[in-house]
Amino acid sequence: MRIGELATQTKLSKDTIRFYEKIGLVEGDRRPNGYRDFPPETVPWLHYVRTAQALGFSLSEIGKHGEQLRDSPDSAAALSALLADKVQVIDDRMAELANLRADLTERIGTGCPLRPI
Amino acid sequence: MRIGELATQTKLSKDTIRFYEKIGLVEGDRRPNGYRDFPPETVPWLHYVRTAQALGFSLSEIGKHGEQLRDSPDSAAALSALLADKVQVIDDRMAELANLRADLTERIGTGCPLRPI
DNA sequence: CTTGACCTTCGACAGCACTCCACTGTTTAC
DNA sequence: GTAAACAGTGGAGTGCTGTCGAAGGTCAAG
Repeated sequence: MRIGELATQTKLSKDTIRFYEKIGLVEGDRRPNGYRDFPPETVPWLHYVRTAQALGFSLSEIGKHGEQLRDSPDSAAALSALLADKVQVIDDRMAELANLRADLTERIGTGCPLRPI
Repeated sequence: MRIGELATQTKLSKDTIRFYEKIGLVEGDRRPNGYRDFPPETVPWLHYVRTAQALGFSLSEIGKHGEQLRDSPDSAAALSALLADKVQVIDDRMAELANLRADLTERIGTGCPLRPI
C-alpha cells in the first residue's frame, strides 16, 4: 500500500509516516517509480505504536521493542517472553498509578490537599 | 527557603526550578540580595506538579490548574476537585493499560505476536 | 581578606516528535 | 496533452522541557 492510503487508514500524516520510516520505526519496499510500498501489517503495527506511545513509551523505546521482536529467531517462546516483559512493565505502571490514586484520594479526604501528608 | 534547599527537597535541579519560575509554574519572593525565597508549600506544590506531569499533563496545563487555584475562594475545595479529576485520569489510564495488557496477552497466545490480530 | 559555597542573569544548545515548505517526478482522468 | 492528485527529496522551523556554561554578585568561616 502506498503512503497515502496508509496515512488514511492510520490517521497519521504522510510526513509522520516518512518520519517514522526515517527513524526506523516502519519499513517498506520501494516501487520502481520510487514510491513507498508498505505491507498491510504496517497498519496494526502503527496502531500498536500509537497505543504504546500514548502509554508513555518513547519512539526509540518502541523501535527497540519492534527490533527485538523482528530479530528474534522464530522461537515463539522468545517473542512471547518479550511481550510478557511488556505486560510486566504494564503491571508495574498500573501499580504505580494505583499508588498515586491512593495518595490523591487520601489528600482529598484531608482538608488541606497540598500539604505534605 | 532558597533555591538550593528547594532543589534538594524536591529532587529537581535548580535550573528546572528557575525554568518553572520563568514559565510561571512556581512563584517566590526575592530577598534584598536578589536571591529567590520560596514559601514552604512550594515543596508539595512541586510534588503535585510532578505527579500531574507523570499523568500526561503539560506544564502549561498544570500552570492553568495553579491559576484556577489562586482564583478560587476555597482553595482546599478547589484542589480537592482537581485531585478528584486526576483520580479520574488515573482510572482512564489504568483502563487503557488493561486494554494493552489484554492485547499483548492475546498476542502471546497466538504465537505471532506482531502480526495483525 | 581570601576561599568556597551559594546565588544571579543571559543566551545557547539539546532531544523529542513532529510539521511545513519548495521544488520535482509520476499516474490517472478527461 | 494538460490538470489533478499523488508521490519523492532535503532542509528549515516549531513547541516542549529542560540543561549547560560563562561571567559575575553575596555571604560565612578561617
